[in-house]
Amino acid sequence: MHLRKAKLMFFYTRYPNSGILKIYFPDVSFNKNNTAQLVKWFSNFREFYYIQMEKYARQAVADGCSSADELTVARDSELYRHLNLHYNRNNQIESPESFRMVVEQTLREFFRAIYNKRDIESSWKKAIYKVIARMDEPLPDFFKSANWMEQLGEV
DNA sequence: GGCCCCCCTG
DNA sequence: CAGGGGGGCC
Repeated sequence: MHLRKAKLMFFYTRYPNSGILKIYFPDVSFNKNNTAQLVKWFSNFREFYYIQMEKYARQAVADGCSSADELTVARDSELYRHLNLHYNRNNQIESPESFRMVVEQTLREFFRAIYNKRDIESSWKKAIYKVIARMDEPLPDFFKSANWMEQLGEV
């Protein structure tokens, strides 16, 4: 289907349900299979996202950072560029400032958990997931355009 | 049952 | 990323 488009949507929503996904893929005739596949994609997107976030948070702790407030994520930082490369290869769109903030918040959440030794608990990431899930935003209307991707001139 | 999430693999 | 398993919630 539209993998590249789905990845760009991740900039705005990390936890889209099948209902809204169907709205933003008007040119797709959904069935059980491709619906599950699309939902699965976002699950995979999240896993990649959280793995990177945890890695950088642990690095910050190892580097001696003692406060989440000290952690910032700039658009030209290694972490942000890494994420952008994954979700927005070739810079098809300009990532929204809101995503940068979500990344920064996520990094801080992971940092606090690790710094406070909460990561020894069984499902310590669950709480973080809930926080991030609340930061989803409505998707821009241009995603509804069936030929929008083609207009970007990308394969 | 259906839908969704996470976890772990390959 | 896809597959498969486990568990939660209608």
